[in-house]
Amino acid sequence: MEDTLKKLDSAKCRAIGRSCACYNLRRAARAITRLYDDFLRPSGLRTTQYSVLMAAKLRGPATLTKLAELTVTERTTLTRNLTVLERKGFILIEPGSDRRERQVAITEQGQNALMAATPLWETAQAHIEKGLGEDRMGSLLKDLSDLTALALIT
Amino acid sequence: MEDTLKKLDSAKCRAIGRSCACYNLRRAARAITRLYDDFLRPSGLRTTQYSVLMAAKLRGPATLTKLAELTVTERTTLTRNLTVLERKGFILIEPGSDRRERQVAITEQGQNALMAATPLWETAQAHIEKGLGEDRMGSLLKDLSDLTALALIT
DNA sequence: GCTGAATAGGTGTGTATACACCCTTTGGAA
DNA sequence: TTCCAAAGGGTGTATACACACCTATTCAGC
Repeated sequence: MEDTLKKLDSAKCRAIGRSCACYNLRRAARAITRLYDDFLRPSGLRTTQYSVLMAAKLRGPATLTKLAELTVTERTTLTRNLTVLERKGFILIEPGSDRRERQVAITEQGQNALMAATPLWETAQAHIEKGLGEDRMGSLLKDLSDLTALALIT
Repeated sequence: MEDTLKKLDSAKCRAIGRSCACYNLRRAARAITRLYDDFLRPSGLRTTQYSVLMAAKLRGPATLTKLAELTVTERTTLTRNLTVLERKGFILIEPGSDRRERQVAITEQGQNALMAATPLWETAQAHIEKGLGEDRMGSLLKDLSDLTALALIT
């Protein structure tokens, strides 16, 4: 009838911290991002930029909204991320035939940047794969994929 | 001797996209964060703020650097995150006996905000746990924890 | 006591993220 | 044909994140 009703007890708080999918995901993302960014630093690309460039290359010239959907990024976030890459000359954004659309395409310079960064990416990736082991890495990737899909259908 | 040496081929790019620990982690984090933030919205707290408050409660009055280490957050990032919570009256930052230090403590108001948000957090968490299943959720949390540790010792 | 390294923390800058709200273009229905 | 809803996209604002660089305090060694 007193404090227990007015505050969360410590045991419950610890349980929340240990089990929260969002907190533990974000914490891991911070740590891993720092690692990958660290390895990628000589290339001048950050992990996010590397990923966006890769998506632009693979999905070919594509509209902003399409690219945003494919990478599970807010459209307005992608707009701002693309600005950085456009300034560096790594992508080109042009109006489509539908004049509402903007087509995003990777440039020759962008391809070169990707090429130069990939050996660095491989070093970072190898570090993680070696540390976690191939099996766990595989199941982790599957879990992350399912988790992403799960969050989107809500 | 020609293009294959100057560009990454598509198969390789697809393989990189599928296997990159950082990209897949960040993508999942974006999706999950949106889900949790969505559920938490009525409380006025974002997931990050909920987590920081929880850490402040559990680790009691603690220095900035200590809290940053425990949550695997850049110290300067935590400084800015705390500013928001301080403005809302959810935490208190006071000089310690060592005059270089600043002690971070959760306030009564902060405790109440945590209490109010926790049922919302539980709904979000239940959604994920139900979708992924208890076993996979458990192994995922373990993987994320090991991954975080792995990235830090580099 | 004095001095310099180590520790605790803040600020400037730039990227990453997302929501609310806005404008333009398209396309279809009245 | 006119008009309006839907689709594509941008901007304002705020938080989240981290690196480079700075100041103040502490403390060990002299």
